[in-house]
Amino acid sequence: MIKKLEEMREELAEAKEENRRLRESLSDVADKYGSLRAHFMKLLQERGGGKLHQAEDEVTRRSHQLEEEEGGSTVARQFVDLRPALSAKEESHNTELSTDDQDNSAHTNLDAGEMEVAASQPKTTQQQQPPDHEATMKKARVSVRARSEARMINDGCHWRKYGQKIAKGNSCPRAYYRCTMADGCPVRKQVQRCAEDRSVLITTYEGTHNHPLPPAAAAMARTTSAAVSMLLSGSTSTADQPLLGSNSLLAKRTLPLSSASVAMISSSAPFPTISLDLTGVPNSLPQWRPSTNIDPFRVLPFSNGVAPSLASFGHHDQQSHFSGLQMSTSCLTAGDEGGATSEFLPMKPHPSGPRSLAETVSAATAAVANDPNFTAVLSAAISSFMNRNGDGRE
DNA sequence: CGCCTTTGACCTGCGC
DNA sequence: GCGCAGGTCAAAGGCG
Repeated sequence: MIKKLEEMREELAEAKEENRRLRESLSDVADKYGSLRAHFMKLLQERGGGKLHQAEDEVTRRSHQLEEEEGGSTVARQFVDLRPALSAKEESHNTELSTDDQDNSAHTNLDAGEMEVAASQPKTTQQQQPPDHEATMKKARVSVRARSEARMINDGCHWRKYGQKIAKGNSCPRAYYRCTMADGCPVRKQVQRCAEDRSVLITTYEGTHNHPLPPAAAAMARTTSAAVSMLLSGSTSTADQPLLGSNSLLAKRTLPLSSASVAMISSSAPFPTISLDLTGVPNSLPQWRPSTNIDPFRVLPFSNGVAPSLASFGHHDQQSHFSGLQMSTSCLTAGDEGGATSEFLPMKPHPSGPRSLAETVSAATAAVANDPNFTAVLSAAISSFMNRNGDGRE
């Protein structure tokens, strides 16, 4: 009994330590984000002129509004500051593009910025969307990797298991859960252990809740919904990109946050999936990982020495494909053409060699500018994870 | 008794 | 058309 208590105490100490590390990381990200944002706004001012001031004011106003509604943390506040300003018309238009029920009451739980992400896409691109785009959105998913011995992550919602399967390529069974907090809630999740590291639990969310959520669940829901919106923004801008090879269904975007870490997002037809790594790698940040439509649980690798702590994952057969996406600010090579594109293609050596720091920063800010909701997603996910750690491990 | 998990069957989409 | 794989259904049984 005493031994067990001691074990529990040790686990608690470990959890606290991990929590502390994550907070430090988050603080570091916030700092670096602040400087990046400052640079971004400076560039915008240089390029755009007065309208951007209005946009910035509007963004700030909305952010503060969100804070009041959600009681967001200081860091989260910093993260959401990049949200775009939108007209009411655009917002209403894009509500139609959100996942699942259009009259979904869960949208009241989700911050307005999530609707704004879709709205931030140029109208021309939206008009080019294929007719089944809405259906695609319903399939958009967010995958969260977290280290846990528990059967599944406690995200605050009530889930009912409705199926289990052994997926190809992973001997661990995949469990299917449906949200039971309200009748007809369309949200589903899949839980599976990572084949390579069974201590890692991979949870994939799909859909939007149609009911009010408890705070703990709200954070995760924000992550899901916002990430779905972010996927929309990616797919709309990349759907017709001829540069994507015929065998490349992935549309990828990376969002450099610091010299040692990169946030990633990708979409893949027909199930665009964002993977968020919360496995608590020391001195690293949560990582957005692209997944394939073949198996949304499959972990794609990060590689190379840019972020050594992340290099231990993955399938080597795809390593080269994504290695270029894992880049520091000194080797960022995509997303800067035209300043607005966020398309990150499978990496090829840049013909002109390493770019200047100015170009790199420009590319980075362009990427962030094109993914205004990324920060909100990231902060929601991190806060969710921290809440979990703060409550003690499962 | 209600809710949940388990598990085999079934459905569907996709590639060949 | 066929086979495969992912996803879902629903009956049966367990548990509090």
